[in-house]
Amino acid sequence: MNYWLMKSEPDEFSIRDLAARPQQTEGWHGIRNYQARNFMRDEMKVGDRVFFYHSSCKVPAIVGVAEVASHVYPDSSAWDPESDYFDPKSSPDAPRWLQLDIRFVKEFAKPVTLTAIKSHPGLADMLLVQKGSRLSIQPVDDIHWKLIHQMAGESL
DNA sequence: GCCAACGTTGGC
DNA sequence: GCCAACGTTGGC
Repeated sequence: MNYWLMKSEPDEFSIRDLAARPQQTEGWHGIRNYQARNFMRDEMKVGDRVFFYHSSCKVPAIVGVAEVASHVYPDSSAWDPESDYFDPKSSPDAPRWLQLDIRFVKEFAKPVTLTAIKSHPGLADMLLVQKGSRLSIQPVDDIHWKLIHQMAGESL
């Protein structure tokens, strides 16, 4: 099993929004970056665990855990002209963008803030804190997965 | 709102 | 295939 981190702006879609969805599951649409898409397509497996990260907000932080709940399938928002994620180069015949389903697992009582992550020596090589790392989906090392659970006071 | 660091686009 | 211009991300 692999571990991942997925970013979301809480003003757009927070971990509580995920928990409130039917089956606590949401199609993770809107990914428009090839590297992130390829992770979903090639490496993410049903059952993989995911850190849910709140970005572009007052206190950026890992706020909980979700899991991969489906394989990839076409992201239909790409061919919806009304959608913020519309991409004229994608079509039902030749889908350029993909999504998969993410299911809520738990919300941390104590989120692990970006500040805390940056100040912990054991997390210095985490992708999230590498300079210029803007990937909205990124792999997480086992060691970092465990350490962040410890910092959150959560069991694995 | 600023801006550094990227990714994408398109002319050549 | 190069690279300048442009758009986006995301912390601060």
